[in-house]
Amino acid sequence: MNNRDRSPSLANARVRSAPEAARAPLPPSQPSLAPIDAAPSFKHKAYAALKNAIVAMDIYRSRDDIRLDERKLAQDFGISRTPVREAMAQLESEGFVRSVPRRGVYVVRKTRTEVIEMITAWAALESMAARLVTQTATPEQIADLRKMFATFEGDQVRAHLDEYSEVNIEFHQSIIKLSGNRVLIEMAENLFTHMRMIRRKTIVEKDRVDRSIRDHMKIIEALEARATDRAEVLVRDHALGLAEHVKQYADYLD
Amino acid sequence: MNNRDRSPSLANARVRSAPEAARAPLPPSQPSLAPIDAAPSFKHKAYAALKNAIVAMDIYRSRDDIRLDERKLAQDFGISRTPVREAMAQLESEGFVRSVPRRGVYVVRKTRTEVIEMITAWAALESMAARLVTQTATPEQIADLRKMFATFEGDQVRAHLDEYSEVNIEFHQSIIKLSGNRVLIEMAENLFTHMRMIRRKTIVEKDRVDRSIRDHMKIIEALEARATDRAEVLVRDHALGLAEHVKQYADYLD
DNA sequence: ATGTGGAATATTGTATACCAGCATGAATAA
DNA sequence: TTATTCATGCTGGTATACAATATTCCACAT
Repeated sequence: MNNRDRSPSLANARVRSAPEAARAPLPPSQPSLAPIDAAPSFKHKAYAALKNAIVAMDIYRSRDDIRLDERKLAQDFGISRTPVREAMAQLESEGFVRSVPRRGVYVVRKTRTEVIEMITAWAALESMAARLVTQTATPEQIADLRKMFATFEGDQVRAHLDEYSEVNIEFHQSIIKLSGNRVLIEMAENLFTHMRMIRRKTIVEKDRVDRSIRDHMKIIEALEARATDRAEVLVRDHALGLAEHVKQYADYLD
Repeated sequence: MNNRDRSPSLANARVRSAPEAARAPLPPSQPSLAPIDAAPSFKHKAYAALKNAIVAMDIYRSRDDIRLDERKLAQDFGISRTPVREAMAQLESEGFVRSVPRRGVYVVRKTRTEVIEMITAWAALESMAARLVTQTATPEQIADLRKMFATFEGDQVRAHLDEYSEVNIEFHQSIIKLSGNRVLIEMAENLFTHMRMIRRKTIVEKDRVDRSIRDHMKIIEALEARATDRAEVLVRDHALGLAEHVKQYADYLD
């Protein structure tokens, strides 16, 4: 009683030449011959285009419902509804849009509670990532983290609060990437994308930025010292501090 | 220069009567008139059916590639390819299948490295969840955790190693659910589903089960004592211990 | 003025048809 | 026997047509 017997429609298990090409890394001998997939399907293109559009939209500026028209989008992209729908479905599973049957597809605005939950999840992922970084990252990789703040010394910060916000996110994303754990990386990617959308609405005060930079430096020092537990605590508390800040002052949400 | 100007096809922002019906709870005055959703679309049905089938398939028994035939499945379900494809796409984004262009859709087998990464991510999520539980859960909720092991005292364990494995997963899932953080819950759900698939192949030894139960009891005690940091450490180390075990002894993967 | 009915409209959900590309294997040549 | 060519078939990707249903708005009766 193997799989074939039980579910004849499902399991057509055969010993085939496995789809190596798609999974295997490059053969070391070949000089990077064909790393290209060369096949970004319409679905992927539509997905990327839509995601970029949504992220760039500053959706928290207004409270009006923002609807996405499948057919219009398909027309504008010059493709059919099918790949657009597939892209929409993926965006929905990632929490960016919400499809209401026979109503339309709407861009999702996160509530304050949801934002806090996302930040908390991010704290969980990044604090674990910090642990891993202290155990596996090279000194050079950790050193690169410092460079990110080289341009933000002293009063530079006040002049470029906006840019700092992006560097801030990149810093945290870098830590997670340095962990080398693909599951962590992928999970965090969605969270960070959402955070980038809210960032514009988050009032950045000079005090918080100063404190933020100090926190970051302490984190880097802990990573360099390979202090696993200390790095974890610092990263976690830094993120949870932001969550608390949102909880108290982010009235503009909801 | 607002959104409407820049991307006329994207943002048809209008002030509409928001889709209340789908979001709002029942009006307290009405006696639960129409709570029915009544519309599990074919897409959702196909998704559920496929996911159940995949989870129940014991895919790690053999090494043969398992291919899913869109057309055949559609025929067996009595529906068209479209909803089947949509279900497949979602399963792919969740890491259960992998679609290779012009080759077919294959069920994914996680490598040992990937399993370790998943367990590590799980450790991150659950240890944060444990912190939250110590801060927000009611005593009754924590007490329910104890009941899960009521049937597994003494030598009961040896006789029902298989069932214990499921209770084990449910215990950890319960902790995450008790956190009340929907983001954590959703992220962990996928991980647990994958773990359930691998569970069958994981050799459960008596010693490890005994130690596991002891760990669980310590975790429950920490939660009851509202010892935030201690609960976090216990949960994290418990999960990472499993990761280490897989790293050393799970040769059957890859 | 207001409430009601219903047709027109607009939307997603689903089915079907078509397409392009790769794998396969038979046919053929060496 | 072995290597090579090439036609065929099967695959997922895409386009399009159709179905079902919620919404909207206007005519019309009250």
